[in-house]
Amino acid sequence: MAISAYATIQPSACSHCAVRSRSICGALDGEEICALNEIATRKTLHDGEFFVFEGDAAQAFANVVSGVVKLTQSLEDGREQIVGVLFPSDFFGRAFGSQNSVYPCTVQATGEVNLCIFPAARFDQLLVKFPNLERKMLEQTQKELDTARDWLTMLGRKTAPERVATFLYHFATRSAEAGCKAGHAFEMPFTRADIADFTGLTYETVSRQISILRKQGIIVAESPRHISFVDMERLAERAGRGLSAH
Amino acid sequence: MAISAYATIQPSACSHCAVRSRSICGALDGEEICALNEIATRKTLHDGEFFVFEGDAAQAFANVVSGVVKLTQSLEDGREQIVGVLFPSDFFGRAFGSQNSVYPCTVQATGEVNLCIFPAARFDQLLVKFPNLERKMLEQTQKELDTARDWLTMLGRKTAPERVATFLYHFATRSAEAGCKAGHAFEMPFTRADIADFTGLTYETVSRQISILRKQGIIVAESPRHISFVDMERLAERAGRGLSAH
DNA sequence: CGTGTGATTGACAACCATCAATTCGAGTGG
DNA sequence: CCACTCGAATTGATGGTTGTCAATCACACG
Repeated sequence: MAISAYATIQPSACSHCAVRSRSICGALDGEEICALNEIATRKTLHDGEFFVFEGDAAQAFANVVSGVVKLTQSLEDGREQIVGVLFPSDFFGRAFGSQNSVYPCTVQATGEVNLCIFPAARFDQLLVKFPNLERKMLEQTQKELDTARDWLTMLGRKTAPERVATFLYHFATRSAEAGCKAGHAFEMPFTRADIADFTGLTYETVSRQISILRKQGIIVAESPRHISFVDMERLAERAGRGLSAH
Repeated sequence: MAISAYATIQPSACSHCAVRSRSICGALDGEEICALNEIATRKTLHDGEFFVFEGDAAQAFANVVSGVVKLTQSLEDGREQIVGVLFPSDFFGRAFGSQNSVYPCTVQATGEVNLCIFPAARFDQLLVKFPNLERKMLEQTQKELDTARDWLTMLGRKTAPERVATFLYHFATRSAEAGCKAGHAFEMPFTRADIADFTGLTYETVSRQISILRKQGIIVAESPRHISFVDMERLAERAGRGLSAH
């Protein structure tokens, strides 16, 4: 079959990549994926490790292969906000003109993370060469924009209980989608402080709200980082309008 | 000259369009712009008029020619959040597969607005035909995403005084950029309630904060809707980290 | 001149942040 | 195996910022 033939010519990681079908690489066929594979390098990040900082020159483009990555912004006095979360198959980076642009946010691993990295300039060339790749990138960027806008509504208009429920619901949905785990029991890569930075609350408030959900039997927390979602419907109810699962 | 020649063949609005150079149409040359012009229709919206509602099928794509458009989301109980503001030359709509997708937000005119509308299906065809158009669209979408993320930080982590200062600073910057007016005196298309929906506050709080800025001599308000920015530097200071001007 | 909408200002209350004290859990070394 | 340590999480007490309710003002329009 075609794929294994290409794999012989170019014994690439791409052909057996776990996220191949869902990531932007899914837009490419065997021949094209080889071109992409040529410029790709892998990198592992450990928990809390930074990949780029806010204001850095945008020189790379990367796909998340495994793990969870957070995008954050900070104010001068140290206040911090999570402005994006990347699951396996999500990418980040700026297409075109990235030479003179900078990253608008800090990129940090939450737990162990595997990245597939492409140099920006060479990736741009491939975008021009493979229209499908560019199209897929546009689609993903639009989805991320939709997600960001749902978060705006959460931060601007939802109460603390609603925000925490929204976060948990969104996280459970995204994790399941990204194939992290089936069913309703999850290993959370996020600390209470992370959830606070996501929801615009303090970690004390997050902790209190999670305790309430536990007492109401909506979730069960074996340990702070292991949560079972017992009643997704009641959770969704408490979340009000959910975040569009992207 | 070339342009007038095309104008003769196709006496299009595009060639003398006020936003041509800054909008995504700027990516197209004379011949291409004719193809775009063929599928374009104009539409005027009056203050408060809706163009599409959250959940509508995404059947159109539009460029803002003049005026200001707000994108909003609502919760079931009526709470509302502005998740985007479009100035002249900005567009909205979903590329590719828009047949089966829906608008994630309501689109509403703030003051008199002129739109240039393209049917989604035919616009998609042009996107495929003209790579420059698609590229420009990707760039704009990325910029909007950056802006949305800056707003997330504002909503999640800034205080009421900072939020109002951030809004005013952002609005002054964007208006100047979009060629709405030079200098530091602006006609606001937004009511206090709009600013509240933008900043995640109540209109009373917005009103109080604007009064404070006035008493401090940072702005002068001839009337509620006419604001002169006296001291942009002190305004920026009060805003903390600004919104990335997109 | 009355009416209606938007803006301003005040009084009060609620929600969430802050400060502080334990508790829990994982990892380390005796 | 147990004691110790350190960071994360939980829970409590209190205060401040901002929301809520309400009265008044300003201005446009019929």
